[in-house]
Amino acid sequence: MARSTNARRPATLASLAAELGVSRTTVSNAYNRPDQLSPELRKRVLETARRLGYPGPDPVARSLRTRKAGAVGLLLTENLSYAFRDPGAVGFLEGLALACEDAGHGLLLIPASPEREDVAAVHRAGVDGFVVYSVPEDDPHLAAVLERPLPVVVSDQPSIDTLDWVGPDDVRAMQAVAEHLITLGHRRIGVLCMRLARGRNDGPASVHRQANASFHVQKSRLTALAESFSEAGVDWARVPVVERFDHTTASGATAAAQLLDLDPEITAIICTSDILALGALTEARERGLRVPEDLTITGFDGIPDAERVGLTTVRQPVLEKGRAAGRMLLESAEPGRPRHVLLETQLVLGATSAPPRSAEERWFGP
Amino acid sequence: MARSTNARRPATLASLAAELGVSRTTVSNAYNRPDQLSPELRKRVLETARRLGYPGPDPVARSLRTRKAGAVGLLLTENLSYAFRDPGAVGFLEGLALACEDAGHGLLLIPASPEREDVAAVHRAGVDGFVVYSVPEDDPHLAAVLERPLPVVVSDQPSIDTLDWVGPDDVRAMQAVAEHLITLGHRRIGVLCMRLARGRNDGPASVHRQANASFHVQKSRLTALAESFSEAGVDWARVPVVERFDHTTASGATAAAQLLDLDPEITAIICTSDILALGALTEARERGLRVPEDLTITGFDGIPDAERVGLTTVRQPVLEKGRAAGRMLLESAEPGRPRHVLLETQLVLGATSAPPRSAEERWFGP
DNA sequence: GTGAAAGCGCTAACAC
DNA sequence: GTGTTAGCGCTTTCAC
Repeated sequence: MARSTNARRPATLASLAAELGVSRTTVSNAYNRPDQLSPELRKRVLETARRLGYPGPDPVARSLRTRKAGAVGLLLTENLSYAFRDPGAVGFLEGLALACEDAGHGLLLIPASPEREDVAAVHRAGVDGFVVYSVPEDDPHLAAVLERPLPVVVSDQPSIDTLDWVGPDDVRAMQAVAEHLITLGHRRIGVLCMRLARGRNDGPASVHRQANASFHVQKSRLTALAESFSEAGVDWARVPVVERFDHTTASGATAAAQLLDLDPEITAIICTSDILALGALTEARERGLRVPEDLTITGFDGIPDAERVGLTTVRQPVLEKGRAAGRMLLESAEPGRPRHVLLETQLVLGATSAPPRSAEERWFGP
Repeated sequence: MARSTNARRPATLASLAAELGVSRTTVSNAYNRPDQLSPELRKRVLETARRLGYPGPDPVARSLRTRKAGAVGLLLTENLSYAFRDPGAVGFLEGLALACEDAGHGLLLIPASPEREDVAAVHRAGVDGFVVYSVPEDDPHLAAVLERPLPVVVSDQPSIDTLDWVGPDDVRAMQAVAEHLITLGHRRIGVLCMRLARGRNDGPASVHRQANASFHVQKSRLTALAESFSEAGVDWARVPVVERFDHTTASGATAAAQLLDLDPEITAIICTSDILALGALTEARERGLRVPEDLTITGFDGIPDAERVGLTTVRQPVLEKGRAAGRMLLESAEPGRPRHVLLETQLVLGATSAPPRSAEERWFGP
């Protein structure tokens, strides 16, 4: 480890006290309780500290004693690039960071990529609690977090009923999308969704796989669709659902291609995220399909790029979600009563959804 | 603070040892030096730990003992929104996070907004060192960081010769831009720059203000321009330089407007960042000025949006910069020999720079 | 392979 | 207003 020019011989609170001929308490008070000693004495303490190069009470020792770290740990089992590039994750991170900042707490990013099975970083984190964002239920890092005797707030996933949780009402939001499309007249649809389980599967997702998804958010959204469309008389088992492991517009595009190849008759593509929808939009354009005339495309999240292109989507308050997670963690709660905060979402009717054209229209023009 | 369901009565290493009838050393070894005890005993220890709900050695106590925190602190005196939204900052953050992850270290974001004068968070941070990114010389948080007996690596700013530093060669890079424009024939230019000092100044920056800038990066870039253009016979004192406090495309646009009002004769606008240049581009379009025919605009940084629109700019490897900063901090250095890592930059000739039109052309068309 | 002793540097009662 | 006393929970020589 590099050493700065300041790497001087460490003075401690005790050595300072000795030098001054006072007790350690007095020195401690000089830093932590200025009202507990005379201004002159305090001044003398601080001056001597400066002279000796004493940097103030050691944070780790203080933490040990006070049982407070002044930091919040963030567990986010994804590649870090994702955390910083995915608009949803960035918004969440920003909100969380703001909540931490308000409370004067630091935000510790725990190194936990999906590849890394090493859970030691979770054990080593000197924090007062954890925020867990969008992690699959069976993640080993999550298990390690739950072993620590610290408060935990989950956002989005997983949904564990003993833990505090904050997120949008995915089911209701997706129902709104379904109703919108059903009202427009769509019955022949296809779905693009994100990763359903930790293992990579780029392709169709069977009903079985959908039902056993370990990513709760995706599962909820799919379930909501399945129920709504079933009620409208659609046989969900025949609705093609294409899954992608990577959450990028590029994979949205290839997924849309796969879907359209699977069933060229579909009149609408419902995507469980805006990123995927943006990719689908690109693919539709590639194929000369006009949106929404020839094909309806919907997203989910309400990221800035989606609003820019007028995507029909569900807007969720990502920044508020992060902030709420931080606040919940930092506020005290009644033990044994896990809180469950449901965030408002909003169906945004954009320019990418319209009634389906009849079969004739689709083959012979309007 | 919220409590999870796991907030059980804390077991400690000592209580576990007592329960098992072994010494604390043995329990400690079970976790930290598996080879120091028999597999059976270790298994027994771990099982009892599980039964008692002992979460493993307390990270803070371990830190105190080992004098290692397993985390790197990041000081970034800006609003957090900036850290997560500015493309340069995001790239840096990502690179830094990757370096930390490689080393199994956490990354602690220190709460230190420009408004907050409270330096306690720096004192409270349980870290093994600090990375300081783009902070003005006179920042109180920086002073607090330097008081801690820990290694420090600075990126971009400030440039303090006793500290490790990593960044691009701003002077050379900006010289390249200047030479490019001079070669094209531009002599009547204007400049858009970012914040030069902690106090807000949205408007023209005098030569004096330029010379006393506390943001080293901006200062270097301006100095490079001043020198290059002076050598080309341009009187720098007459070159309008417009400063903006906020680093957004919106402020780039208003700055460009101000600049063009100040001197409608300029044939080129040099921006010290891509964000500003992107804003300038918008303003030029607003005014019906064609780029590059009527007006040349250049940026700095090489952010994705800039490349997308074909901006003439300087590309710097932001991710590498973050990664290098992290690695430098984590690697050991020879004490007393601060390292200075200069990153390669690249002049990107885009579609926004061309020879100036002659005065006649500008008034009467080609 | 296991244990005893000695702190790491600090804060919080409580007494003076 | 200041000092005394007790740890916070752990790791680490160094004996055995």
